[in-house]
Amino acid sequence: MNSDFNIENFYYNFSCNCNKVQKKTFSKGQIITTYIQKRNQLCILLRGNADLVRYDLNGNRTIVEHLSKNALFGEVFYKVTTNNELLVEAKSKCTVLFYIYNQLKEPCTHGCEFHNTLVEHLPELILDKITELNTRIELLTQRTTRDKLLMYFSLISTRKLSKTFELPLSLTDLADYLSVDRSAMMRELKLLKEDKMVDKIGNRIILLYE
Amino acid sequence: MNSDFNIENFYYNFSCNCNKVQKKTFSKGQIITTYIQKRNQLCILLRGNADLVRYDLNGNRTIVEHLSKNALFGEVFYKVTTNNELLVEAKSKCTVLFYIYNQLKEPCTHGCEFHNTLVEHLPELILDKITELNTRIELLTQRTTRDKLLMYFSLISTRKLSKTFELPLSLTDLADYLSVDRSAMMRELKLLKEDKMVDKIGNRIILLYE
DNA sequence: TTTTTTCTGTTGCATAAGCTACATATTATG
DNA sequence: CATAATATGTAGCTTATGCAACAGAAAAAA
Repeated sequence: MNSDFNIENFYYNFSCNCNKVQKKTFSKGQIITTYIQKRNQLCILLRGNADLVRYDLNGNRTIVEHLSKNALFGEVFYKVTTNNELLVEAKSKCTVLFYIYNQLKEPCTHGCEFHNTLVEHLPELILDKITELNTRIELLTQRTTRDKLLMYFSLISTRKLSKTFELPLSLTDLADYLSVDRSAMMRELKLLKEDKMVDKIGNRIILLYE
Repeated sequence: MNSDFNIENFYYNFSCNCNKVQKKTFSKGQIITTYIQKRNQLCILLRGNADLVRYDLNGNRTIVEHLSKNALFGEVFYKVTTNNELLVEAKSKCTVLFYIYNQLKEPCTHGCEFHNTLVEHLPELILDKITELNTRIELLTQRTTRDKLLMYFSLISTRKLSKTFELPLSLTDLADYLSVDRSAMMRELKLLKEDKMVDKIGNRIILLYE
């Protein structure tokens, strides 16, 4: 992480009487937002988990990003160029702040501490986003399903500081995230178990290699 | 593009007596930079073409990004997390500016117009970068070689405003960019020709569909 | 120019991965 | 609690893709 700025902490400790932000709550399964051209939304996930999902013309579903607490999303980060549908779906109860980027980047006339602090930290936050995207690209350029799985596990393992962890995504969603067929992924998981590379109890993964 | 800020124009028209920047020239085939941890370089390609290339432990070569005039690169945009090698290779004669991000983001004490203008436009430039990365992810999440090729062609076609265009990468490099085997890609190109989807004369592509 | 190197184009073979289908387990919901 | 809905786990079959190998074309270097 470039940034040590914890959005959620700031939000609850700093005043915000800003008229440029909307705060909404969503329950599991609801659509938080649909990406549309021209609008330039910047959203902050204060609480919960959500997925940025793309549906293409062939009916394939791809989880473009898995968003957790403090994640930023919205059209600022993803210009709609193709005619694919881009949705953000709540995976649990979510609290979200909505800004329009052009309004956000101007200093707040209401002396809103949160708004101004956010703008100040925006470059770091955006650079963090870039790092995530590059990690995602590294994952997707893995040539085989096995390599994708191993790299994904390794990332989570590093993040959790443990060789044992619960998957943050369902296996179905993981397949959509790695952009592979689910049943083929399940088969590869079984082979990884047979090869004593990983162990797997339900959605709990144990890495067995060094 | 978010930004209408043309870096190269600004560089040649504005004063820059900055001690925080290095300008270097490279000839084809030379290594412009190697990504290393901790340093936080931000580089600008003023002239030429270059590739950001990753070599993984299996010996696979991946073109992470194809950089052309006015492109930004460097560790700011790609934190070195895995132990893969990341290099930027000049594909033609290149002129490059090198900054260290932490120095760049402070206002210039030398009253350097270019430096200060650059900082001012940095958010837009970084957002452009994000858009590119998302496009790359969209490309890599295409499930088949055929879909990757068609999407890539469609992107170039849109950029060039023409259904006919010369590939900006060699076919060998294109395979590394799409993260597929070269011979398999060649085979798929032949099938696309047979299906009258595209025509191909050497490295010139003609899209035949609507 | 000649020589060397790199790139393009093609093939046969082996295998990874997609697709379909279904049974069971787990999790939501009335 | 019962029932519906969704997720996990597995198998057979088919196809796409990777790999190895090589010939000819094009580009770079001597």
